[in-house]
Amino acid sequence: MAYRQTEKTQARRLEVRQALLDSALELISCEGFDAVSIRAVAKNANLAAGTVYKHFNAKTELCTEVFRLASEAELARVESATKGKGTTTERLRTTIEGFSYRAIKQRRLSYALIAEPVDAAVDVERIRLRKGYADVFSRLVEEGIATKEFVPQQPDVSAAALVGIISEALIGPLSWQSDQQSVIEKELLVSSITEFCLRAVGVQNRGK
Amino acid sequence: MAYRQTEKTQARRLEVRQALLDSALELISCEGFDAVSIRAVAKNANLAAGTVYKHFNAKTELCTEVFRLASEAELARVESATKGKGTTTERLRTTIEGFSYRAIKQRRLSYALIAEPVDAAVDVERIRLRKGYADVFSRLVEEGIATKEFVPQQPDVSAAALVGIISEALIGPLSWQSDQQSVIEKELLVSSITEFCLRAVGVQNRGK
DNA sequence: CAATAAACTGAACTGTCGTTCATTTTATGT
DNA sequence: ACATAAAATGAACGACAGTTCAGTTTATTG
Repeated sequence: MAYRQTEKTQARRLEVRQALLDSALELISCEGFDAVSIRAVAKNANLAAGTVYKHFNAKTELCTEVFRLASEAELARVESATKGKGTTTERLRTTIEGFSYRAIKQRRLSYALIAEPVDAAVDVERIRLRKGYADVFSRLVEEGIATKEFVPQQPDVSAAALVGIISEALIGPLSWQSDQQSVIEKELLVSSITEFCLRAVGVQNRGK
Repeated sequence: MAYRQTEKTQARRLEVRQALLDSALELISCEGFDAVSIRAVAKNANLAAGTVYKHFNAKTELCTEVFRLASEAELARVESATKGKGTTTERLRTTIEGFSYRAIKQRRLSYALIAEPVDAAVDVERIRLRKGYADVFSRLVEEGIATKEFVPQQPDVSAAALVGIISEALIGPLSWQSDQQSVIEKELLVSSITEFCLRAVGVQNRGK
């Protein structure tokens, strides 16, 4: 008998796979999906191009998985923010602020997840993500309407609009002009956006 | 003496150039920038690939010019809408409605102009376009604040947010699920978005 | 119509990138 | 240490799109 797969080798295999995913995520976070070539991903993980295909059948599978992992993590953060304590208004505020701060912190990645086209398979995942964001906001808006904290409105339209506000004002190309803003400026930006959103859903009593 | 350039040939030359621009615009309007290959543009204009290079030095020049022409036209429409008659509130409403209806009517083109990545040169033009939109809205918001029709706010942030709302709710991938909506549904969508925007800038008296 | 220059053509060239696979390296069991 | 299978390598392949250019067609002048 000779070399067989063992626990150790299986673990190592998973490590390599993870290294490839990490490598791709790093490229996306710095330079976007355009920078994700098989050669670049492999090189960044200190591997050869061919090795990638021992772990993923095709580039699109690798991209889809990286996208899914990153977007599920972010969506989970947003979702958990909506389930905190306090009035609907307070939770909407907290959710938007958290979303905004994370978007600022990893602008390139946020842009890649929310807007940058890649291929058909990844686009399916992206729609899932945006739908996920929209659903989370939609539920919150519905709740606010029910408690009469917000004015009557179409929750799904408002939800899409809320995602749009954050996308454009924080992670869209428009916001790329001023890249290294001070903490104060960031706080002002986030609070301006938050207030804009709260007005938009028609929050009645503005105090905290 | 022999063949020389004349008025007629010059005119013909411009016609061919225009045909190439039209051809590219048609491709973008139907299938987006991905469909813009030199061969496709040439074929769609009943020309050979090589001919494109008699009129444009490189693909990027062609793309940039098509983008510029289309985006300037749309921006001009938005800008003129802001300069109509009526209160600032009325003009903001009209501008958003017009923008929205045009976006719905030519969804693919709107998406290509506002979001679809192409290359660095086109991205420069895109930022100009988005900046243009934002400036137009920013001026309107400033005006509304001055007349006390809108609540105090950061005009540039609000302007970016307004562009984001329309982008996401009307031309972003989220809105691609329901493609053939009825006229009634479109009107409801546009009016929901318009009301959302008016609330967002803090319009005081909501009547017309 | 003949001469000539502009306009046009499309096959070939080029570089890039996803993918494959024969070969080499590494890890495991006796 | 040796046999052997898994893992990794990286050169080579194929497809594709931008670009070039030698050859062909078309338009104009005299």
